[in-house]
Amino acid sequence: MKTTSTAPRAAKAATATATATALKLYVVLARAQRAIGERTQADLVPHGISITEFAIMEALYHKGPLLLGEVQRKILVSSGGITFLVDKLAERGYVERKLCATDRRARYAALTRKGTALMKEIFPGHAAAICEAMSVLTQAEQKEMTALLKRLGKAAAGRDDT
Amino acid sequence: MKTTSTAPRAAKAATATATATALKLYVVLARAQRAIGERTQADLVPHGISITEFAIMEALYHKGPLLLGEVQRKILVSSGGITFLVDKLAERGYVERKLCATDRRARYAALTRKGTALMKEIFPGHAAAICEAMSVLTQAEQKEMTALLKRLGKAAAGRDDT
DNA sequence: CGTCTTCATCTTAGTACTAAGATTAATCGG
DNA sequence: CCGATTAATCTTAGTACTAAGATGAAGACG
Repeated sequence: MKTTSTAPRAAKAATATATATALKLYVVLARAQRAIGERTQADLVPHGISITEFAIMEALYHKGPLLLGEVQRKILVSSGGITFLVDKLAERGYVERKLCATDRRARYAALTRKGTALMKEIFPGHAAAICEAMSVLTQAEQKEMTALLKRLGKAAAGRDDT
Repeated sequence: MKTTSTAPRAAKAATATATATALKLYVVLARAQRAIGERTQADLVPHGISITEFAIMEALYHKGPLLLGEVQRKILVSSGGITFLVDKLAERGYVERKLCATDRRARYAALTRKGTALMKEIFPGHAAAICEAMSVLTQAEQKEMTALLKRLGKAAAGRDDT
């Protein structure tokens, strides 16, 4: 009798705790991401580059010229957004558009010499800042966390390919 | 001799790997946060509430009336932002401003009945969505990750109180 | 007590991006 | 081949928030 009368309450308490755990996890996840993002953004401010602009340049720096749609999907912005951002980077001389030989609708975005020079200048510092931010964790912790976050992110994005 | 000639290269390779690990961690962190955020935002869309507006209401729902500055610091928006957002919520009837008895400059934000009713309606779903998102991890994994992320976030935010 | 400094909130101008839609081109299917 | 559908990028109007600054009040200090 005592067992049955406490069981529903115990189950509710366990659910409330699990909920609190999950909610707390999301809060600290969002906070960590924001804090690290703000740190890396600080290095971009002197160059007048936004985080998203930097992400575009980073993608082009590491992958070479990409179709606008490819960049868009990599950095997760809207189609109008990629046009806007590439326009801005092009105005600054960091990026240029190139024709696609096989599809007349499409355009490649590519770093200019100036853009490449800027990336050569600021990327090492960016990488160092990220490294420093993550250095409160051991390499093993970083790797484990990467695996867990990957799982989280993929599930939340609706992709279940592990 | 062989040891000394490979050591500098080995050190560089280890650094490059550590860098890659850290960079990768940040990418998956940002991706996970974004994906979960987008999932929770989907539930707010029918109510015409932005994530930040929801965050304000959530804070008031759980903590009761708060000074505008307190809300601001809790949800990490600018001072102009809190004014703007509370204005909007007030227009919708979800939040009201109240005078502070001890400081004529200050204002409290409080949920209205309508606002409280809305939170009663949507918060359980929100909590469930977060729980579901986190459910790919065990409770133990969630707790461990919370601890690691807390460390990360605090260090990045320049607060070292563990 | 009076002056200077700091604080709490609001105002204003501006920006980064989105959603919705338009235009042109490519693909698909009968 | 042709019409319908889909795709790639651009255009436009709009929104959510920020940075900078203003205003009035409170606190600090000599």
